[in-house]
Amino acid sequence: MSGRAGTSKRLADVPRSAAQTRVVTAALGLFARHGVNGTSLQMIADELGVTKAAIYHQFPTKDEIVIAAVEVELVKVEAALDAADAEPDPHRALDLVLTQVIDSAVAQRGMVGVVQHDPVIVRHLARHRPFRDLMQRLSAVLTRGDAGVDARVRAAMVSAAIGGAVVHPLVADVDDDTLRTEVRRLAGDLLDRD
Amino acid sequence: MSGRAGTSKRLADVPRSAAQTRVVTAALGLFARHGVNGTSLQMIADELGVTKAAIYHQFPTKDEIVIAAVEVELVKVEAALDAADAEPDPHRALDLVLTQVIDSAVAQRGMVGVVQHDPVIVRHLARHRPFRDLMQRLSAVLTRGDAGVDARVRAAMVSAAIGGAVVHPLVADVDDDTLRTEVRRLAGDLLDRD
DNA sequence: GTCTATATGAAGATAGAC
DNA sequence: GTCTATCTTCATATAGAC
Repeated sequence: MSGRAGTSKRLADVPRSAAQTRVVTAALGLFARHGVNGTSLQMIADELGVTKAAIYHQFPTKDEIVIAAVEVELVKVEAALDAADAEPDPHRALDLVLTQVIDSAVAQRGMVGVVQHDPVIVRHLARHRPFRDLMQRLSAVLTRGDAGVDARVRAAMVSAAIGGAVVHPLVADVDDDTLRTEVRRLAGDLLDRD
Repeated sequence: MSGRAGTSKRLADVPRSAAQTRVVTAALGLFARHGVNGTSLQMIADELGVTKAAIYHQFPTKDEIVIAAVEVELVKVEAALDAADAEPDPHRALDLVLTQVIDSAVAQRGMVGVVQHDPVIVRHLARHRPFRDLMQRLSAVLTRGDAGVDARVRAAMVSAAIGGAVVHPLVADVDDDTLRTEVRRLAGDLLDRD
C-alpha cells in the first residue's frame, strides 16, 4: 500500500529498524497486560533479554515507545479509514472501518482496549495532532457525519464495546472467529437501529 | 439463587472511619484520572492536604486502598443485585441492575470505567473472592442465565459499552440526564434485540 | 490523626566501553 | 547494538514524636 498524499497529518512516516520493531512489539504486549504505567523499561528489556540501556539506544524516552506502540495499532485503522474515504456509499464505508477495527481488536485481544482506556495513551491521543485527527476521522465514520446526541452516544458505545468486550472474562473461551462475527453483527445493530 | 443466607462472601462488612472514607474518596477520583499505577500515595496525600504517613495510618498498604475504593463502587452494584434477586420477573430484574449501573457510571463518569479496565483493579477483581462472586452475579443477570455465546457476547459488550461510553470524548458535552437516558435505551436494545 | 524524618528500592535516564 | 555503571528522582513503607 502506498500512494501517500502530501499531507503531514498522517501516521507512521518514520521507518523503524528491526530492533525498534522488536521493542515496540514487546512493549505493546506488556502495555496490554499491565497498562503503560505498570510497564517499566526493565520489564521490556527483560522480555527481550537485553538491558535498559539497549532500549534507550533505540528510543530516547519511554514516551516515544508509547507513541510508536500506539501507531502500530492506529496505522491499521488509518488504512481502513483511507479505504472508507474512497468509498462513496457511507454504509459500505462504515462496514469497512467496523470490520477492520473489530478484526484488530479480536486478533490482538487487549490492544484496542489499551489504546482506548489507558490514561497515559488517552493523554497522548488528545495531545498529538496526527492521533487527534485520526480519532476525529474515525468518529465521523461511526456517526456517519451525524453530530446529533443520539449518533454520538451510539458511536461512543460501539467504540467502547468493541475494545472492552473482546477482553471481557465472559467471552474468554469464545474462539476468535465466532467473536468477530458476533461483535460485528451486534455493533452494526447498535449503530443502525432506530 | 435468591435468598442470600448470611454468607461471608458479601462486600463492605468493614465499617470505615471518616478519615478512611476521605482517603478512599480522594483515591477514587485520582484512580479514574490517572489509573491506579499512575496514582501515588503522595498524590492522594496532596489531594487531602496531609502527608503520606497520615495515609499509612489509615491503610496498611496501597493495595488496601485500592480494594476499599473498588468496594465503594461495587457496593452499589451489590445492592442492585440484591434487589434484582428479590424480583421474580427477570425482565424487571435486569432493568433494576442496568439502571443502577448506568446511573453510577454517569454520576461519577470514569469510576465504572476504571473498575472495568484498569489492569491493577482487574487483577484484584479476579483474585478476591467477594469481587469474583459479585461479577458472576452481575453476569448472570445481564445474560439472564443464558450461557450461550450470543448472550455472553451481548453482556460483555453492554458491560464494556456502559463503562467506556460515559468517558468517551464524543459525549463529553452531553448532560448527565440525556446521557443516562440514551445509554439506558441503547443498552436495552443491545441486550434484547434478536 | 497528623507530623518529621528516614529506610529501601525501583523508576527513568545518561556516559562511555566493547 | 549491547553492555556495565551510575545519577536522580520518586515510589512504597516504617519509626517515633506531638
